[in-house]
Amino acid sequence: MTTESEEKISPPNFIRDIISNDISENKHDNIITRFPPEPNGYLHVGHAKSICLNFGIAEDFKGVCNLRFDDTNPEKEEQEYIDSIRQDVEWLGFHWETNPSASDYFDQLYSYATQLIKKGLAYVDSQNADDMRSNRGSLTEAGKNSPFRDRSIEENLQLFVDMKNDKYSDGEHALRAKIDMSSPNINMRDPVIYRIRHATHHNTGNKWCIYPMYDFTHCLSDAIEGITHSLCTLEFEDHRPLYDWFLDKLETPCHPQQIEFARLQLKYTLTSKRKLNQLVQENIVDAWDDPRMPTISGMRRRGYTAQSIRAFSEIIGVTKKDSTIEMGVLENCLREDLNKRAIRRMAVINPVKVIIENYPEDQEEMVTGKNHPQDPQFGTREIPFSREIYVEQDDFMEDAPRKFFRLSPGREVRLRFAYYVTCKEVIKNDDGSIREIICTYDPESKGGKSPDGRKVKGTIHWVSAKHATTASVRIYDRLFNISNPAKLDDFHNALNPDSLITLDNAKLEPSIETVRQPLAYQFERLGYFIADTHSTNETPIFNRTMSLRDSWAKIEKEQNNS
RNA sequence: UGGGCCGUCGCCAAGCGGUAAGGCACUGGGUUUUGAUCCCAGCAUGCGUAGGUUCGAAUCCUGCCGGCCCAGCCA
Repeated sequence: MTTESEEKISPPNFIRDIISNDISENKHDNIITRFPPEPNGYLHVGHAKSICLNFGIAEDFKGVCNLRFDDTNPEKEEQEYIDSIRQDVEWLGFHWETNPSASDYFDQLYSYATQLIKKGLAYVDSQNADDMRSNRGSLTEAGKNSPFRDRSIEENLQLFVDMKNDKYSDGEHALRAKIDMSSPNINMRDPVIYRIRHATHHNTGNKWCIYPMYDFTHCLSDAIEGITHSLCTLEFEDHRPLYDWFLDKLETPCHPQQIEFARLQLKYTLTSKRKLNQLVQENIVDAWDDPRMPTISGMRRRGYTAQSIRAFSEIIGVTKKDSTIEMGVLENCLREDLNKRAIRRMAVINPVKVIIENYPEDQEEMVTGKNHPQDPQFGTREIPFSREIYVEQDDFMEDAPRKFFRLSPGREVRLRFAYYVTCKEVIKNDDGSIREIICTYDPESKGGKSPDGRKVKGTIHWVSAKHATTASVRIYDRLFNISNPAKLDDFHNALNPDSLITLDNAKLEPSIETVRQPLAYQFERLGYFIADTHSTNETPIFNRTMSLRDSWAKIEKEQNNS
């Protein structure tokens, strides 16, 4: 078992360096960060990186991190997403003291907008969206001022009140910041800060028909909460001048510092809420928590541990460089964690029957198995053994190469924790498939060693046929066949048809619990498994979380290639 | 060809003017009743590139090359 009590300080990165400097210069009394998801989808691994960064910094610098819902777009946001986000952050092991929503600040935001108008720094534009777009210019051409740009403060104030008081329909007017239509930074070309949208908001209901935009809302929400460091991804770098502009022009409690870092990209996976949503909507996956999904809920259901995801987030680092992490890094973090905590059991997922002809028909006995090969704290268990057992189809080969250390006619192998058996004969069905394998066992070899000390190279796992539990096992693989599916406009052709393989006749050692356990299993020689959340005693379902490293597979591949 | 940002081993990533950490992957070897785990060893005369400054440059300066982001009343 592992202890998680040791306080681990995360490795340094450029953001932590900035914060450390700020602290040594006494810029802040204490550090406050925030994780600000929009509740318009489920959280994914990319969010995990941000969560670990923001909450991790708060923990290490003895500050706090707010979980704030950035909910200014009522048409996309739902309570379901709010619930899932809270659950995911908690599951990852982080705690928030405050869990505000940007929508909690709508009154204050409205008042800030009014202040901007009064300072002559915002105006109501009555151009339609198309005109606004064409007047914005292009990357290389300056924009043109709106014909409504010079309305009087009084007129703007009245129009804005009327917008709020439901006098207009969607799109008829918009409030814009008056900055500079010829700015080389397009975000500064009089950005819209309030738009009219007659929609019911999950939090404020029908109180508002105007909603503030992200750029206006985010910096002010940060200031209201006294955020010291506002960490976001690279694409917001161009927005920082705007972030600072609002805070400079308005009288706010403080001026947080926005710092941008590169978002996580993982090979062979999608981290876009829009596209993940598409996978769900088109039933390409079962749900947001389908074990193939890179969502936190999907990974949790698959059997990932929170600790492995946190370790991963830490090991990949935080920089401003666009990068794509190989899956192997995530897998390594998972295996490393699961190896320490998984309880060992035996299960056969592609069974073939073995009959031990010299073992008495009516006899059965118990053999003792370690629950963890290295950690004695896991204890041992008794495993029933009898004349008929199941072994893995892959562990038998009729014409086996010399290096195949498993069952083959004339060869002797060890049944893990039980006896040495020697393959005598193969009985086939009419179609040539193997019906059963006949073996003999050495009664002297109980426990897996013989008095004469002879070497048996191979050890295979097994399950007593009459004592086995039958279960369905799901083997997962990457959802996409190409390493960068995010680049594709249409990802359908890149879907991996074998991302889910279901094996319905798996045989489990009887001591395996078939309802979801807090502790993961390692099915020896096969991988890490966990009961699915839908598994029951009547219909047991196991997800393979991750395979074990398999150096035999490599050898086999090389032989086939030569 | 406007603006912003980034380029250190296959993939990440330290390094902050004194002579290239670490992880993953890979390769070789050892232990092993999981071909797992574990252990040991190897893996950048070079930091996009060309110049310059300096006794000394991945680190400072200049040019060039390559990549990413921005023209939602989305976030």
